[in-house]
Amino acid sequence: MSDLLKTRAPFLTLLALKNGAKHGYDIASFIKEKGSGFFSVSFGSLYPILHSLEKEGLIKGAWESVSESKNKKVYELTAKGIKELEEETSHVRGLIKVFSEMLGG
Amino acid sequence: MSDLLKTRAPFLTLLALKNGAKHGYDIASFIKEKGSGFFSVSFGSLYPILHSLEKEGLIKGAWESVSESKNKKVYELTAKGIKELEEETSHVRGLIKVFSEMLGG
DNA sequence: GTTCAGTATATTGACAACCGATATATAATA
DNA sequence: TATTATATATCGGTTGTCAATATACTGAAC
Repeated sequence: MSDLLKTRAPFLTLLALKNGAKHGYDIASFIKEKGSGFFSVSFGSLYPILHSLEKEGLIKGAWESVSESKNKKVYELTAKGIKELEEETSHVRGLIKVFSEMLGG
Repeated sequence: MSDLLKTRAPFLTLLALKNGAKHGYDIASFIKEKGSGFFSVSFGSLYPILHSLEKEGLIKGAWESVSESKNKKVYELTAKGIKELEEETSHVRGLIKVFSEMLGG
């Protein structure tokens, strides 16, 4: 049907990184909070998505030390990722407009 | 993630019947036209959906004769279907609002 | 000091949604 | 008479997502 709605978890993931770098757990919390009960992403979805987005060069991850023996991988958008997010955002705005029209008054 | 976005083809099907009865082929054409390139439903999706919606009692189908040897099955919303559509529409409006907020300025 | 909730990453198996391909058949048009 | 449009329908495969599971550290409460 619609590319963007079908791949909305990767899109939300990119969106979560729009205003600064985050690590996986943080991204999931962010989406759950901002999603207001409408959106959430499970870890079983999120981590494979992060790996594939990194593989595609849309995000870049860097391990950061939390303590001596605990680490987290912090991701940020690449230039390519920023461009992709902008394009998908534009597309999704059109989609919302059409969808709203279909819903009627 | 979100129930409604995951099952959007059945929702669009109900929506297509909002302003009057239609048969399967007509519903697909309607969605493709109103979808403006963002939404469409393939026949491989649509016909099983129509059967399950009818089984759930949300729509009711009646065979109509096109010619002596050609028939079409015209569906219309039941009272239950109208109620369901209203609820899902309301839900989807909230979803769009939250989604728009997440997209930012 | 130990138990519980929270933080943090990750994989696996299973399910559900959707589509493309395919099948069948009539009607209209060129 | 060949092609396009109408019309319903099923099947197999792909994809996206989640729940469950695994592992391990941290902080707080008790």
